[in-house]
Parts: sequence; structure tokens; C-alpha cells
Amino acid sequence: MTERQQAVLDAVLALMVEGDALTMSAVARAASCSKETLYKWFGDRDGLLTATVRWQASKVRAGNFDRQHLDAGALRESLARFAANWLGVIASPTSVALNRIAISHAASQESNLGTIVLANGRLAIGERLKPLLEAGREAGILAFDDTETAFRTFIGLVGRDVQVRLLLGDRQAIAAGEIERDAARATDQFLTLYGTDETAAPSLSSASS
Amino acid sequence: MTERQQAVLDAVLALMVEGDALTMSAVARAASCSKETLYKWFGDRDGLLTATVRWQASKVRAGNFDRQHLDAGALRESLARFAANWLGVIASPTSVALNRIAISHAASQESNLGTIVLANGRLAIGERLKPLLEAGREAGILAFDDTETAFRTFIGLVGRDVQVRLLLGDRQAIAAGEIERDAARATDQFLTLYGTDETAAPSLSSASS
DNA sequence: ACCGAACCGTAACGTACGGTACGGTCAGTG
DNA sequence: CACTGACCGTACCGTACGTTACGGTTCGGT
Repeated sequence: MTERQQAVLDAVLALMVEGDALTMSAVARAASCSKETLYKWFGDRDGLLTATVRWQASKVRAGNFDRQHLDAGALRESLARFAANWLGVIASPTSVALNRIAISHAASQESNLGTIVLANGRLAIGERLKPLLEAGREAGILAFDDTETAFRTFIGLVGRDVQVRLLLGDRQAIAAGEIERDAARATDQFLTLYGTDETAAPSLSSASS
Repeated sequence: MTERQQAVLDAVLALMVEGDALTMSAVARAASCSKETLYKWFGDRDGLLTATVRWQASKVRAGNFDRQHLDAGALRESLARFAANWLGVIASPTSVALNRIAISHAASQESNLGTIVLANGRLAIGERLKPLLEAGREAGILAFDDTETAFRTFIGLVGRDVQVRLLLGDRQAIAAGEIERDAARATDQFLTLYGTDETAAPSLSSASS
């Protein structure tokens, strides 16, 4: 994957976000390269889209969280940061455009774009969040039987129906300024559900405000 | 909307679910009608899709819930039934196919299919659920400031990321047998967050099992 | 200076599909 | 029975787009 090829994929991403028709001609024009080169590098249209999805996924690898001295405050802080980070990702125009493409392709089983997005989006964040949850349980500040259930509950509290609404074109699904607030609310609610007595979760009134 | 026209729209739905290419020729073949008739009845391809979405929405109008003698048990029962009903809808092949079509069209602003699906799906269930939540608050068994926030929290707890995963082609996002259990879990969690002392919500251990 | 590889721009090809036109069939109506 | 209108099946048209082919240019290696 040379520098030039990455520039081409960035041009594809830009076209996706723009909402323009994603034709090979449009990509070649936007990336200032020839269609022949596109086919030589990526095989066919599907290969180009797949490479674009992988390229975008490789750019989202966010930092990990240190697991030392995990008290209730540090856990809350880490969870809230996770939530805000994830909300920012799924609300970004790039993510919305990419998921729309993947979903369109999932309809006709012509490729596994959906699987790739799934693996690099949902499942990847699970692999990063679950260790944090389990560390919280070992530290005695979280209580749950099934890590997967707890993880998906957190995902549900954070994301709610925001992503589907955005995919359907609802511009008001979430505002930029709401992300931090929503992340904090979801974290409080999660700790109310899964925190132990040592968690010192806020009372319900603040969780529902 | 004659009987025959509804049969055509049902054929469109069947094609959508099947995952076949949704061409006008395919629709005419599946519905045993001529393309000319399709254009006379629905104007163009977009009109056909719009009519299909509306037709499907008109079939999902589920029964309302009686609001008399709303004690904690009745509220829990109503919420769980709501949750199970909604999960069944979003997990149905028809809903998945329809949302995929709408999302594909939302990408290129050529029509407002996404808006229609949004209005008949998410917003419609909100109009049916919010009165129940507010009745619970008036009865003193729920406590929240903002109805919209409480509603969306419930939606998040019930649906989690199931719908997006299904849209992306994840067949294991939810199993048929899990719907009742997930609905009960989400209801318990919601009552833990928003119930009052009179709600008698189950302890955390059962909510997280 | 020369060669070949890589690449650009553009033209061309084949196909799929939205949309239209037309002939044929059948039901209802005078 | 003739007429009309709705509809079916099919052929057809124009265009968009994926894919391929080709001539021209740049550039590193010898």
C-alpha cells in the first residue's frame, strides 16, 4: 500500500462523504489517476471499496487505556471517554457514508463489505472495551456474569438508536455538543446497572436529567 | 389502492426480502403485471418504492395498550410486550430489507425514503410508547424528567446494536428464542434506572443474568 | 541516449436497467 | 356484436456505468 494508493483511497472516502455517485470514472477524476491504474491496483470496483473500508478502519485505531490503579473514578472516566469516542466515530460523516455503502452491499450478497465493517467497527471496539469491564469486575467495582451482555448493554445505552437514525438521514439524531453529555449519561446509567456498592454511582435523579 | 395494487406491493416486498435485484422488470415478472402498468400506477421507480414502504408501514400498526389500573406489574408487562414486539419487527427480514433500501437511498438525496421509514418506524413507536411512560410517571411508578430521554434509553436497552448488525449482514445478531429474554432483561434494566421505590424492580443479579 | 515500466487521459465496448411503445387479450357496456 | 378501457407480454430506446484498450508522458536504470 503505497502513499499514492492511500491518496486514492482518501479520494474515495471524500467522494463517499460528499454523497456523489461512486463510479470508477468519478474516483479516477477525483484522484487524478487513470481507471486502468485503479483496476491494476484494486482488481475491480469491489476490491476498491474493500480496500477503502480497510484503509479507513486502519485510521481509527484509537489509543488503549491503562489498566493500573483502577478505582471507581478511573473506571467512570475511562468508560465515559470510550463512550464519547465511539459516539464521535459513529456520528462522523465518514462513518455514516461507509456504513451506508456496506449496508447497500449486504443487501445483495455480492461481497462481504458488511462483514468487514462489522469486524473493524463493532467487534473491534468490543475487544478494546471488554478487558476494561473485566478489569473493573476483578477490582470489585463492577458486577456481571456475562461480559458480552454487559458490553452490549453499554453499547445500547451509549448509542441508542443514533446510528440507524443517522443512516436513514436524520440530521438531528445527535448534535455535536450532546456527545459529551450523552456519554456521561450513558456511563452513569451503566454504573447504576452494573456497579457495586463501592462504585458510588450517582443517584437516579442525575442519571435521568 | 386496489387489491391488485397491494398484491404488486407485496411482490415488491417479497423481492426485497429475497435479496434479488429490485429492477422494474423483476417486479413486473414477480407480480405478473406489465411494466407499463407499474409506471401508470406508481409514476416511476421511486414512487413504487415509496408506495411499498407506506404499504408495509400500514400493516405494522399494532394494537394499543390499555392504560387503566396501571400498577407496577402491569407496567412491566406492557413494557416487556412492547420490547418483544419491537425486537420482532426490527429482526424480521422485511424490516431489514426495507431499511437497507431506505438507507441506500438516503445516501444519494434522490428521495426521502429514509424520512418515511423514520416516521413510520422509530417515531411511530415513540408516539405509542411515550404515553405509557408518562402514565407510569403519573401513577408514581416511574421517575424521569424528560420523556424523550427515557424513551430513547428504553430503545437503546432493548435494541442495543442489533439492528445495525442485522443491516450489515450479521445473522447472529439475535436469535428468535432470545427475543423474549432480551425484552425481559431490557425491561428490568429500564425499571432499575427509572423505577421508583414502588416499582419493586428485581435486584441487579437477575438483571445481569 | 535509450529502454521499459508505471502511469495518465480518453475513447470504446458490453451490459444492465429505467422508461416507453405497441400489439394482443379480456371484461364490461351500449 | 362493436366499442372501449384496463391490462399483459414483449420488444425497443437511451443512458449510465463497469471494464478494457490504446496512445502519450514521465522517470529510474543502464
